[in-house]
Amino acid sequence: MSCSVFIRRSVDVAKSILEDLRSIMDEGLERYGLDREKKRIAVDRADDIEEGDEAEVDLLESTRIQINRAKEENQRLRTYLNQITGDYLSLQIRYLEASKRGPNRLLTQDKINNCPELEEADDLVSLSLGMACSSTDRKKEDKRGQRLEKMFCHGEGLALGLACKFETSNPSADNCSEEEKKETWPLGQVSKTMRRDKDNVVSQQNPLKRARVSVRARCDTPTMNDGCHWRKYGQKMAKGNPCPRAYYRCTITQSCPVRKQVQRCADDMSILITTYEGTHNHPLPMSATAMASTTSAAAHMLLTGSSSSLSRLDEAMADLQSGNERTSDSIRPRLLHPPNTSFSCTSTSCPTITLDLTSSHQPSSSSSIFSGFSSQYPSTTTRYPTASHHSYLQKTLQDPPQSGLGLPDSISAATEASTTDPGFQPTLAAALKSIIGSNYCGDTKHFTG
DNA sequence: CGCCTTTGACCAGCGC
DNA sequence: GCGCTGGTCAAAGGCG
Repeated sequence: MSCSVFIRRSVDVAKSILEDLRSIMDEGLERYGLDREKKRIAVDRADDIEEGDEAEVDLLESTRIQINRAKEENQRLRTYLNQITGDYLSLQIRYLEASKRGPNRLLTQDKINNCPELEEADDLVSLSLGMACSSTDRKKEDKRGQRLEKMFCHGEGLALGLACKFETSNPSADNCSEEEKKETWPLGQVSKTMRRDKDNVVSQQNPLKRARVSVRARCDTPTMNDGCHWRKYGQKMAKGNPCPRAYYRCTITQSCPVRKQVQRCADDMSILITTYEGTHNHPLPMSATAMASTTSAAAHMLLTGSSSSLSRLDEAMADLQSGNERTSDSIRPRLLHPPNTSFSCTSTSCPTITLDLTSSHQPSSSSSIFSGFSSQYPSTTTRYPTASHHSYLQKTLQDPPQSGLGLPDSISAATEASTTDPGFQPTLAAALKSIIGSNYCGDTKHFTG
C-alpha cells in the first residue's frame, strides 16, 4: 500500500463529498431561484396593496422572512461548498506532491502500520496477485460478478470498502504476469505457499491485525442472518463445547478476507456466538451494513482504543439493534445505548471484543462499559469531536444552522477525521449515502427552514 | 452441471 | 520433541 494510493483514496472520498454537495447546492439554488420569483410577485402585489390591508402585509412579511432564510441557507451552503472545494484541492495538491516525491513520503511507517484500512489494501494486493490471475478464476469471478450485480443494482449496495477501487491502478498489479508463470507449480504447493506467505505478511505487518469481533445473540437458526454471503469451509469440535464450531468465509468476492466462526454457547444452546475476523473489501448489500459497520467499528476500537471508535461502535450497535428502521426514517432520534446490549473484552492471543446482544441490562455510559478494556488498550488521541462519525455527519448535514458546531469547524473536523482515522472513510461513505439518499433527494424541506 | 456442505487430513502455534 | 488444539484445505458427495 503506497502513500499515493492512500492519498488517491482520500481524494476520491473528497470527490464524492464534493459531488454530493454540488447536488445539494444545486437544489438549494433552484429553490432560491423559485423564492426570488416569489419575491418578485410579492413586490408586484405590494404595489397594489392598499393601506390598512393587514392580511396582505402579513403575507408579504412572511414571504420576506422566508426569502431571507433561503438566502442565509444558500450562503451557508456556499461556504460549506467552498470549504470542501478547498479541502479537495488541498488533498489533490498533496497527492500530486506525493506522486512526484514517490511512495511513503507523507506517511511514516508507524502510521501505516497502525492503519487497518491500509493493511487491508495490502492484503487485497497480495491476494489479487495470487488468486485472481488464472483464467478459470477470472471466469468464476465474472460469474460471481454477475450475481453480485443483481444484488447491488438499483443502488441497494453501499461501498463500505474503498480498497477495491484502486486495485487495478496499483502498480503492484503488474506483478500479476510474474505470478502467472508460477502456475506450473503443483497446485497444492502453490496454495500452501501462498497461504503461508500471506500469513507471514500479516503477522509481520501488525500482530493486532487479527482482531476479532464476537457477537452473542439468541438465534434459532444454525447461523445468524447478517446479510452477507458465506460459504462453510470447515467444522471442528472445539474444546469445552459439545457443539461443533463452523468456519465460514465471505463469498461476496473471492478475495474478501473476512471469516466468521459460528458456535452455540455451551451454557445456553439458544445463544449463537458468531466471531468475525477481517474487513470486507467490497460493497455490501444494505442488509449487511449494520453488522459490518458494528464489527468494523468494534475491531477498529479494539485495535486503536480510540474514543471515536467507541462512539462509532455505539452508533453501529444502535443500528444493529434497530435493524433497517433508520433507512426509512433517518431523522428519528436514536438511542445512544440500546437496551439489551452489553460489552466485554476477552484477552486471548488474538484480541477479541464481544458484543453481547442477549443480556438485559442497560449500560450507563460507554466509558464505563469499556473501562477495563481501555486500561488494556489505551485510548489514542483523536482530533475530531467525540460524536461518532455517522451521527456527527448526520447532525452536520441535517441540522447545520442549529448545531452548536459551526460548519467550517465541522468540515475541518471531518476532513481531519477522514485523513487521520482509517475507519472514517467507510463510515463517511455510508453516512452520506444514507443521509443524502433519504433526506435530500426529493425532500428539500430542510433547506427552507 | 454447478454450487454447497461434509469430513478427514494437514499444518502451525503453543505449552509441557 | 511430543501432544494438543485451532484453523484451513480439498476431495467426495448431496442437492436443486
